[in-house]
Amino acid sequence: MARKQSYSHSELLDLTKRLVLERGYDGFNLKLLSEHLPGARSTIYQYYANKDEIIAACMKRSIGAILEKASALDETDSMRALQELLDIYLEEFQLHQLLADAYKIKTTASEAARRDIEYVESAHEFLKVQLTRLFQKAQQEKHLREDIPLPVHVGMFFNLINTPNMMNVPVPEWSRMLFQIWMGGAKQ
Amino acid sequence: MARKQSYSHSELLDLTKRLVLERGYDGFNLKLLSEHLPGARSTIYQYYANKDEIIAACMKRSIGAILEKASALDETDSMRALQELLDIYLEEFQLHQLLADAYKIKTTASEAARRDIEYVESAHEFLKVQLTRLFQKAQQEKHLREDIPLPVHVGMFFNLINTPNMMNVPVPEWSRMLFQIWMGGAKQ
Amino acid sequence: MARKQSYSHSELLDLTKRLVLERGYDGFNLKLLSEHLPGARSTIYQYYANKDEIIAACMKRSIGAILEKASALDETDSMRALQELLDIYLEEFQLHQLLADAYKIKTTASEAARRDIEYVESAHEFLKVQLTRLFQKAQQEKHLREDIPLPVHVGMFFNLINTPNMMNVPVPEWSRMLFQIWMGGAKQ
Amino acid sequence: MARKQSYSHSELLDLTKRLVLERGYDGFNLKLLSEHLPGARSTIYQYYANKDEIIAACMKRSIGAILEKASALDETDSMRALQELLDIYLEEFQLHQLLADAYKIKTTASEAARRDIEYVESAHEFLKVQLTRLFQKAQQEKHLREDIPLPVHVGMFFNLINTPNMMNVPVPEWSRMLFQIWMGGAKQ
DNA sequence: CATGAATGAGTCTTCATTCAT
DNA sequence: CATGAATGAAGACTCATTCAT
Repeated sequence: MARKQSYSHSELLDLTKRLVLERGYDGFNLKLLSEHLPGARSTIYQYYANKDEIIAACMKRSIGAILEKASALDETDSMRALQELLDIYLEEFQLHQLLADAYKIKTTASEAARRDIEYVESAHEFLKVQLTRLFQKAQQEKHLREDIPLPVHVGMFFNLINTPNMMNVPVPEWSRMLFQIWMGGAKQ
Repeated sequence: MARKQSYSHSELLDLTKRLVLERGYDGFNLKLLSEHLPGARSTIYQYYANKDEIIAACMKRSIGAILEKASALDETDSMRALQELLDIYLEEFQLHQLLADAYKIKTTASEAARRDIEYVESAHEFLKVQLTRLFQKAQQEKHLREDIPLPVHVGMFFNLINTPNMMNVPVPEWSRMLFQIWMGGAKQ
Repeated sequence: MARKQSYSHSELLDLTKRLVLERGYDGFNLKLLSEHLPGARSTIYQYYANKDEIIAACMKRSIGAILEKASALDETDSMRALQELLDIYLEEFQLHQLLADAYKIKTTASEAARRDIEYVESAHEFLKVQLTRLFQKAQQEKHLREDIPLPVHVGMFFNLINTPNMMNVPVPEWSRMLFQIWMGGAKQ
Repeated sequence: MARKQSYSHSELLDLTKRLVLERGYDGFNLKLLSEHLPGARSTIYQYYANKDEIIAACMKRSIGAILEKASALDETDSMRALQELLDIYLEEFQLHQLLADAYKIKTTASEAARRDIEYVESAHEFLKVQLTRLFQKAQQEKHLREDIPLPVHVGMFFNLINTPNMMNVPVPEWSRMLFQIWMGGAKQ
């Protein structure tokens, strides 16, 4: 008796991600969303209770994808693991930008949004812990300069993903290039 | 002969900068602004004709401060100049974030905003040109790896300013630290 | 499947016409409009995107009604046609007053308003051409004084509709009376 | 000790008249007025207590000028007097348009505005009475068709001043032309 | 008196969300 | 479930008018 849904949750979230990246949290609105989807604006409320839940779900899904790959990482060889981690991060380099507006999400009104944002934060935490663990290992194995505090190493590494890829180098190569300069330095 | 102004343009722009950094272009609004200022919301319109003019003026002032310092730079020693440039950028490291929303400013309605944004863009251009000039010089003088394209060097250097300073190292020391790692690499 | 509209577009435009005639373009506002309508002010935006579109649509509808009648006119007998045209104009004698503020409509912001006003202008043009055509014919057939330039005849005829009908003579009789005086003169 | 006024009441009212004719009651505002005058906007309040008083004074002065001329009219020859009255009205043909917004003036708040508008109304009344008197005389002297009610004659005559002078015929000639057609009719 | 500053009331418009069919 | 209609809260902006120097 129930009509078939004309689009899936996943399609809705894909679209949301694209639009939030294009317009930011405030620029994204349900009218815009519905214009890119079949059906009426109000139909969206059949999928999510409000705007914040949509964006929260979108963020959760995005960081979830990374978390999954990062969890599966073989950490035996610390330097190799770091290089692979950079691959993973660069593959979804927009994540940083997407999550930038997470603080705007009003979690008070919506339980689901609150849960999703909590997940996002714990995923963030996991990644940070993993990164720290790898760096500690790398430093113990004397791969890294010891005169630099570990958090600085971590921050600098993590910040690599924001380097503008103005020449559109393909991701795998780009990843290797960044890693190399980061390790070996820019000097001749 | 007339009443004393209850706050200066400069105070208004300082506050604007803080709030735009906190909330972004869309999150920033005149109600918010007026709540942090003495007097009524409409009074703000005595200072600037509309929201876009306020933000544009704020951006102009911020990049203007940097431009002034960067223009005065002694470029004889390219590497030393780069280090000093990094000092300058880090001193106003939020600039990048502040200008991120420049594209949202509606310049069609407001002549003043248009002029300010034009200034911002030309300043941007100046800094880019200066940076490229210094890098070319540095590369000619064999200070930089030649297997890496110049734009990548530039992007990477520029991206240094976004490195999170989680330990709150004082700016001059922080600048030296970043520069060192960038040049020499993270490896032992 | 959805809620029933609480008033029709036509009702909205009728009311708009009345209020614009009473108050003029500037005196007319959406608060006023909504106070004469059931429901909230913002509901009006479901019908038209902004104030200018409402007034433009109202003008279009009004002149459209006249245009339709005028187009159907049998122009064989020029003097009879002029008398009938006067009937038509007098039937909607407020039109002139309604359109007086057409130039205030901001067409830059709204495509729909622009289109409507364009229609109004072309209708205006049609009526002017028709009137001129009839007058040329009438003059050739020696019905009109030849010492008076045609545009003066036209202007004078057209201005008849503004004659205040202080005694509230019914329109058909009023039309005949004006036509008679216009043709034969006021003198004994 | 008092500074000299930098403009006279008369200059202010001249300007007001021009601007009200250009923009209408609502389009006219004190910012606009002050931009065409030396000195600050608030200085205008030294001359008149509020916007409505300015416009009311402007209207009073305009109709006063006509009233003066009309009062001095020699009414011995009724038809000649009517022709001269038309001269007078056409000389200030904008008056009608200027007074069109008289109903918008808020007289409740301002005693001066109330008095001025009262004057305007009594002047209006005087002109109507004078016109009626002249028409009665003309009809008794058999100059006018008797099958037409007097108010219709009056209304029609008065409405002559609104005839658009598209060819910009000089006023005296224009007046004679209108009077002639009105009297003798448009027909050959 | 003249003035620049301040203000509050008022209007337009957008948008997330709810409602009734 | 789907939907078009309705709505209220919020924010931008204008302008007549008052205030303080």
